[in-house]
Amino acid sequence: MLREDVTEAIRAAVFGELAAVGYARMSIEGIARRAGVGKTAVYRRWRSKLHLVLDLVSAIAVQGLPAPDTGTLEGDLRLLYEVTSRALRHPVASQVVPDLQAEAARNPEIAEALQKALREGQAGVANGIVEAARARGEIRADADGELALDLMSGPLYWRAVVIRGPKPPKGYLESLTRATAAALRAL
Amino acid sequence: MLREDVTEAIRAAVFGELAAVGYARMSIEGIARRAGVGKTAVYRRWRSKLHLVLDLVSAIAVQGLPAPDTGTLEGDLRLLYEVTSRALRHPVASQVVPDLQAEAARNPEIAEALQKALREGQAGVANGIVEAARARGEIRADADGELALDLMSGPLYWRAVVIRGPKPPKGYLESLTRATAAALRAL
DNA sequence: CGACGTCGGAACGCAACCGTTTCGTCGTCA
DNA sequence: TGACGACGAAACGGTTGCGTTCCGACGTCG
Repeated sequence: MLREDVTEAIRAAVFGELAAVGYARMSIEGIARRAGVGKTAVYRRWRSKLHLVLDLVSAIAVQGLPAPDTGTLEGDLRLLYEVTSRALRHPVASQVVPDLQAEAARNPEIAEALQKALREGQAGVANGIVEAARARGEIRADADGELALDLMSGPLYWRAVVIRGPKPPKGYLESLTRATAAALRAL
Repeated sequence: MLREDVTEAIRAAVFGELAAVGYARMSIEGIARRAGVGKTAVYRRWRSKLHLVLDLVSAIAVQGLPAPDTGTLEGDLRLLYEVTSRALRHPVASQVVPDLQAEAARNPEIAEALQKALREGQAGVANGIVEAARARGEIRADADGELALDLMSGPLYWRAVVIRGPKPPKGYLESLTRATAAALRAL
């Protein structure tokens, strides 16, 4: 029986390595070293670096985010932004996400796992918000759903990951919420 | 005197390698191999992989984008989206950008070069559009400039790079323009 | 024409990982 | 208590890239 504490140590080490050096530079030896285990312990559980990372990404995807349901478009958006802003600004996320994101451009399996995680996470929640708003008549029934998702997710991701801005200042999320709601209503 | 054709072959090879395997996995040997030159030719020009890439990024940054000035916010936005959509969807860009973007999270020098390129490119143009709209009274004088930039740049980047959507369908850019303009006016 | 410098190519010793194997230790379960 | 299996550690041969050095060929400039 594989020891669970060892498995957990390896998982944690993978996140650490992923954040520190990225997927490309990450080595099994490095993971084992950081986890304080032998290489054998790693290979006994996963066949390769790719399987390891795919496993982790899938595991995260399963968790899912809580779906906001405040009864208004603005309220839902605000809640969504609160959660994603916090999540994206977590140091591990802000290092690991763009790295896997870049890797996905070359590795179809990573791309698929990432897409799935996205679909069941951020995109899934955002879609729920759009559907609810549509049902309430807050946005047009024939509004482009994909474009709506881009409008909702893009700006925050851009700021957090691309611009790598420090903190979202006081009224930022409020203004973003207001602006995005206006954009969605204009569809 | 260093031969310019050799220099150019190396530059092209770097882009190729960057797109094919990414910055982390890219090696001087691989670059020389792809360029059909000796390693010596590379080392004679640049001290390291980092210097090479920084040089290329800076060179691109200098080019700059044409600043739209159509007289209306919607017109400027539409033009901006047309250009960036095409640029982002170029295979080289869509592979190289997220890769350097991820690398920047670990390497301050790359981060700085990238920020500079961004500031003088996309962000600079976007800022010009905002200023013009402000002067015309199309958006509030006290609107948050940074947020405006996020609203303008985020959605397209999200779709092109994160979602990696195929092509922007017929009316996408039009709708995006309309929605973004509404968002900016709601600031 | 001769000197110089770049060229591609090959080799240097060194380091890091690869994935596998072997070892002796330790905990657990029957 | 004895068998089993996972454990960490170390070593295996092989691959890749590092940055440097030497080579002979070629071109250009003075």
